[in-house]
Order: sequence, then structure tokens, then C-alpha cells
Amino acid sequence: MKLKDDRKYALIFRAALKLVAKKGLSGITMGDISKEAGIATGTLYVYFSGKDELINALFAACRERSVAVSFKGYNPQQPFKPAFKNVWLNILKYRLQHFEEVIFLEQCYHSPYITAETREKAQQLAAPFYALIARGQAEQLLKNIDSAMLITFIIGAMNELVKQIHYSGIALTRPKINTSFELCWDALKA
Amino acid sequence: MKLKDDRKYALIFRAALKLVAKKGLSGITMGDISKEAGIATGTLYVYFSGKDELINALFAACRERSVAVSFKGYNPQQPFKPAFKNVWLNILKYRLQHFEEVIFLEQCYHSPYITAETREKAQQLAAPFYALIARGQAEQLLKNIDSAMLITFIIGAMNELVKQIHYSGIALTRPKINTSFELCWDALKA
DNA sequence: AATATAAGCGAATAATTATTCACTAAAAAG
DNA sequence: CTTTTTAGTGAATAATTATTCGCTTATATT
Repeated sequence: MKLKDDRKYALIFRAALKLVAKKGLSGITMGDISKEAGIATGTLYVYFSGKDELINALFAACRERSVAVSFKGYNPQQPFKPAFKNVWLNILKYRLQHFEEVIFLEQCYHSPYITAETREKAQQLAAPFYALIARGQAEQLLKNIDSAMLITFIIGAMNELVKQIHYSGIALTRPKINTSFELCWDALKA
Repeated sequence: MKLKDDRKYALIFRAALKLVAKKGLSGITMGDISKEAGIATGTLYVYFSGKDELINALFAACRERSVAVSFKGYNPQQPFKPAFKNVWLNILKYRLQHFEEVIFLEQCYHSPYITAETREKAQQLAAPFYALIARGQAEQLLKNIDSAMLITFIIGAMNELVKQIHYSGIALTRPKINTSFELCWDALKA
């Protein structure tokens, strides 16, 4: 194992996410995390200066991954609606597969753990989404409303959808996915 | 002051809500709450057996108030769309005016503080919403999708809308409210 | 008014939890 | 192979925080 192993960061993150999803941000201790990760408590302090840094780092990592995956396969040549649907599907799939991250991010939203700096950086990651919405509006396909409002609408509905699916345990079939997308699209379309 | 004063419960709840909205559920202590409420820490234990009970009670109270206010002025005689809009507006207004409750409830969603029993009771409060959606579907005005999915969609979008408005600090004008409602309605309508 | 009961207090105590540190094990450098 | 540096350990310590309790003050009861 050379230098601080990337796999160990991943191990710690995975443990923390699992626990937060189960017990909430308020319910986890450094001891819990180390135990879940199968390492000694002291080792956490080799990788992070403390609990605050650990959580901020995890928050930043989740946000980055979430955005990175959203635009996979995005092609500006493609007509808007299918291109948008592609992004929407990327987000939906990712969030369903990484449900713990959804919970974690939600819990962080009003947590004192997350510093203003971390928040600021996370905010900047949203730029591509604004660009996408702007394109749809320029092509007169989307309602001409404050784009922040449209985005929060999309994301809010999506998050609840993800939660609903996750907890209901109902399998998400192709037709159901399409129906859900149309629900969203009907709201946004001009 | 006779018996345990209702006003004192309200005082404690208000203090707790304010703090949770500012610092998150993970960031508050019994000491913080008592200080914010202007009472001694020990007094909290006159009203609640401990932190768990306090938070469960607050959760239950928020849920109840939130539902109670939603159907104010609801009249089954009224045509569906305006009746639905009335409910939608009730919820929007209440959540904007009691933003701390929105945050608190969100934070509680995955918190170990909230017991299964409390959760169960909260769930039952949603019955009137299901009935309302069912009516809209029976009148063929709403999409014929799993009503749980429609409700989570409405609530998810509404919550993010409330957050967006709250943080952007933008005044919510009549036309903006109407536009937002149409956004929601367009999504739901058959 | 005298007594009993309940509310309120906050310093002291008990738990819990973050963090440190002296030490061991492993890896890299020479 | 020896030395140096880095990773890992977990019991011990330091902070933090929930909860208790002996006491005071207020309210109700007789």
C-alpha cells in the first residue's frame, strides 16, 4: 500500500454513507464509522483532521460524482428533449443506485458541519444544469421562468420520486420511468 | 401559571425549531435549546423525559399543524382545480411562513430520534391528501398514476420551491405564485 | 394563612464521543 | 539488509453533552 490509499478513502466514505443513511447525520460517531469500515478509530485521523473535515470531504465528493455522472452521453447535437431526458435519466439512475448519497446530501443541507466554503464550491457545480435549462428556454421548448426555480422544481420532484421508489420497494419498470419523465416534462414544457 | 403551561411547550418548540433550522438536527444540544428558550436546562426535563421525547413531540406537532392548515377553506362542492389550488396555496403559504418546520421535518426524515411509532402516526395524517388526489383522478382531471407518486411529486417540488424562495430572498408576487402553481398543475393534469 | 403540590433552577454527575499518543507493523529509501 | 518514513492501532484522555437532584420559588388546596 503506497501513500494514503485511495481505496481507504473510499472505504471510509462508504462506511460513513451507509451509517448516515441508516441513522442520520446526528446519529453517527467516529467510532461507528471506523467500526463499520473495519479500521481503528485512530486511523480515521490519519486520513482526516477530524470529523468536520471527513464530512466536508464526503459532501464534496458526493456532489462532484453526482454532477459528473449527469452529463454522461450528453451530445449538444441531439435535439433538446431526448438530450434532456438523457440527463434526467442519468440523474435518476444514479440517485436510485446511490440512495445513501441522496440522504447524506439532504442531511448536510442544514448541517453546521458543512462550511460556507464547501457549500460555495458545491453551488458552482450546478453551472452545467443552468446552461442546459437556458438552452431549452432559448429553443422555446421550456417555460420562460427563472431558471433556478425550474431546476429546483426538477430536482425536488426527482428527489421525492427517488425516495418514494426506494421506500415503496416497487420495481421501476421502463413504462413507469417514462411516465415519471413525462410528468416532469409536462411541468417544464412551454 | 397552572399546570404545565401550553405556552411553555410552544416556547421550547420555537427555540428548538429555530436552532435546528440554523444548525441542523445534529448541531443542537439540550443546553442550546434551554438557553434559546430562556429557561433552565433542568426545566426541559419537567416537560419532556429527555431529548428523544422532545424531538418526537416536536415532530408530531409540526406534522399535525402542517396537515391541519392544508384543508382550511376546502369545500368539496367547489370544482376540483380551484379546490386543489386552494390546498396547494395553503401548504405553500404555511411552509413559507414556517420555514424552520420544513427544515426540521426534512432533517427528521432519516434521524434515529424519530421512533417507528411516531413515523407511523405521521404517515396516517396523509390520508386526506390521498383522498383529494383520488377525487381528481375519479374526475379524470389528474393523470392516472400511483397516487403516492403524484403526492411525492407535488410535495417534493413544493419543498424545493419553498427553499428556493426562502434562500433567494425574492419576494413572491401573485403572478409568480400562479406560474408556480401552473407548473405543478401541468405536471399532474391528465 | 398554612400546607401541599407543582414548576423552575443550575451546578454536579454520568455518559457519550472526539481526539490524542505511545507504540507496532509495514513500506520505501539508502 | 539497515534505516527512515509512513500507515495503522486502540487504550487513555479531553471535551462535550445529557441527565439528575437538592434546592428555591410559585401556584393551588385546605
